[in-house]
Amino acid sequence: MLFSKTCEYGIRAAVYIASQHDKDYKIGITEICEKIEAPRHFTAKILQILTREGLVSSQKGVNGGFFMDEEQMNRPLIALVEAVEGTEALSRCGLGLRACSEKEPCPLHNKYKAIRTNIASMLTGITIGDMAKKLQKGSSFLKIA
Amino acid sequence: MLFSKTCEYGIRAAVYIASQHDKDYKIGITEICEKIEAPRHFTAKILQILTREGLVSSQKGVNGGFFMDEEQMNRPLIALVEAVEGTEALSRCGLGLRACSEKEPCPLHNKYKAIRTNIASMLTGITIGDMAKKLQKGSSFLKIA
DNA sequence: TAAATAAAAGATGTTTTTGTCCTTTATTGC
DNA sequence: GCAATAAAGGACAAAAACATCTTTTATTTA
Repeated sequence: MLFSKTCEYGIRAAVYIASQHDKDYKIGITEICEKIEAPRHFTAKILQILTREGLVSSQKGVNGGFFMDEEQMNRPLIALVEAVEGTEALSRCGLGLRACSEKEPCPLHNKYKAIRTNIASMLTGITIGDMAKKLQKGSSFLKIA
Repeated sequence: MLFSKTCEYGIRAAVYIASQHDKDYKIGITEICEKIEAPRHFTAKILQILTREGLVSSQKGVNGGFFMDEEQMNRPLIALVEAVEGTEALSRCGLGLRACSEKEPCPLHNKYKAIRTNIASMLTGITIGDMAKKLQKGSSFLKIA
């Protein structure tokens, strides 16, 4: 509902990569997609975007793969969501009205604005690294079913 | 982001119908779609759903059209959203994990749960009639652009 | 330098969502 | 009863999202 599939896979992939940060090898797309149970080629495309945007690093060739440094792990989740969904996605009118504003609000404007603020603060208040840490601690999971 | 187009058009149509509640005639699909600037045939389909679910009333034939009674106007917005998106739409895991639960939470679970609660209370705390009233008062609008 | 490897890139295919069109059914007013 | 009207319903079409497959490019290591 809140995130597209693209965004879901992107978050799961990034969090998994971050969770392997202490490993001494880079993580291949095959391992990533097995672990997060996501479609391989589609997820590869999404990782291309994240790599292009600098949210994830990659290396081609033998022993290549994906990885993240400390700085990348410290990026808030909102950076990833905006990279994937576009920056305006989080500020659109709930009823799809371009004209919706403080001056000409839609009938849901004020309530929706509060929700948007909540969403933004959720996404700003957590980093990829934070999420990875939960995974490592075993206090959260990426299991599908 | 939060609502599908189907849902957006459905809300706008229902709110417009409700806002015409005091009129002595029923509202035709043509008028509705002009006023809410929504695609005519698509919106007609959505109104079929809302009518089937009893959220809106309709009458065929000469001088027929759509209308809502007091009881329908008092339905919370969440009833409409659930009719259109399905009842589970509002309770799915943010990262798309079926297994996500209190016992096996995804790394976003707790924060996302809070958002979902906010969304649910927004949708429960406002009725179609409330939204229509804002329109009538001129304190809010359904203008696209 | 050559072979192997793994991501990047581009083309293509499928499914879902969004949107249109045409026929049928119910209702009204004459 | 008949013509007109308006929603209901079904078939179809376009666009977007989701997903796959193949080729290219960069890198490593033997």
